[in-house]
Amino acid sequence: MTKREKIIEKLGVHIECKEQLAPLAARILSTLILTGKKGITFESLVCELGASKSTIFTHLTTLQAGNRITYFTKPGDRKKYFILIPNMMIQSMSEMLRKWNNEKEIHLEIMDYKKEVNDTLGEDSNEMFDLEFHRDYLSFLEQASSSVEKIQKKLIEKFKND
Amino acid sequence: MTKREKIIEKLGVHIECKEQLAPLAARILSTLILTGKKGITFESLVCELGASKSTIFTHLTTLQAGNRITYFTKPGDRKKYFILIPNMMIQSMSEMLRKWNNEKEIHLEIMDYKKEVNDTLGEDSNEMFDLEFHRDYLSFLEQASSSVEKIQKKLIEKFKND
DNA sequence: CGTTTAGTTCGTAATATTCCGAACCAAACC
DNA sequence: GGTTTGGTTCGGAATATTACGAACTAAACG
Repeated sequence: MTKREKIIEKLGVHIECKEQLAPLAARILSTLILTGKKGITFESLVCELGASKSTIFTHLTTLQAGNRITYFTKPGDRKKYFILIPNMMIQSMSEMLRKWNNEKEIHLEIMDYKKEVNDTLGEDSNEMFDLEFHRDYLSFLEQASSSVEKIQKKLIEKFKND
Repeated sequence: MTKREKIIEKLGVHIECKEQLAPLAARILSTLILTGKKGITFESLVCELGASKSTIFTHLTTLQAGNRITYFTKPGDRKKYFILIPNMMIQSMSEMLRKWNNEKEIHLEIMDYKKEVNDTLGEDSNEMFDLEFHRDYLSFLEQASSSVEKIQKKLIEKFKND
């Protein structure tokens, strides 16, 4: 195994697990990260990842549909050169924020529910719900979100100057 | 479907997806979050989630092994009362930080590899790797980590006063 | 117009995940 | 000491995921 292959596998496993992708989809992303802006062709992927054309095709299609990758072409060259979407970092931060917002909403919903139930219970019933966990969680999500938002804004600024 | 059932399902789906757990494992966690500190028994879980004893058992076992849940008992009562591990928030932040650190290391490794390759290339070869993506990613991870670390420290302080 | 290149489609084999039922066990109850 | 309670084990069915191969197509080449 070459150093390149080792990195593709290691990063592949990481992506597979983190992004919940099929092993080969993850290896494709991994390869694109390692290949960088010069892009990589369909055929090279088939060859480098040792998978069938149909498998590579399927995963390239779903990765494009999921707005994770794209491609460019060269004049007088029928091949497609696949690359990560250019604003990948910003996108993945947005994704992160979206998930955290979803979590916030669920916890708010649960707190509402628990408050409602508490109200129907006698003053110091031992059935009373404790809301501290949810309050802590919400506070965490808010702080983490605002921190990531700040980082994201800086990045967006940086990309404007291009 | 009662309001409680609706929340269990909704939170369950969320946990299943976020934590990569089997549907029923996620529903168990979901139920424990909703039930809170008073805990819930094996039998109640079987009944409330409409799953078999063996399934509930298997998932309770793996969730305990994964340090996600625990239980307490009551004098003169053979039943186990399952609850989330008490310092759940702190643990899940640690988990988050651990993953981010892993990502940092991989990106550092890739940067090393790319620098090495760049050195073997002619001055302005178009094959040269661009390291900006990795630099941005590392910077993001560092900022996000330090922000989460701060929040975590505050929480640890808070829990000491118990 | 036949051939090569660069994909594309689809049915299915291989594998992995998830859950279940039936049988089992140990402690407590009667 | 038989029965109930509360759980535990294990083999396998049902389902979902992942990758493959063979056949196909459309554009370009010669």
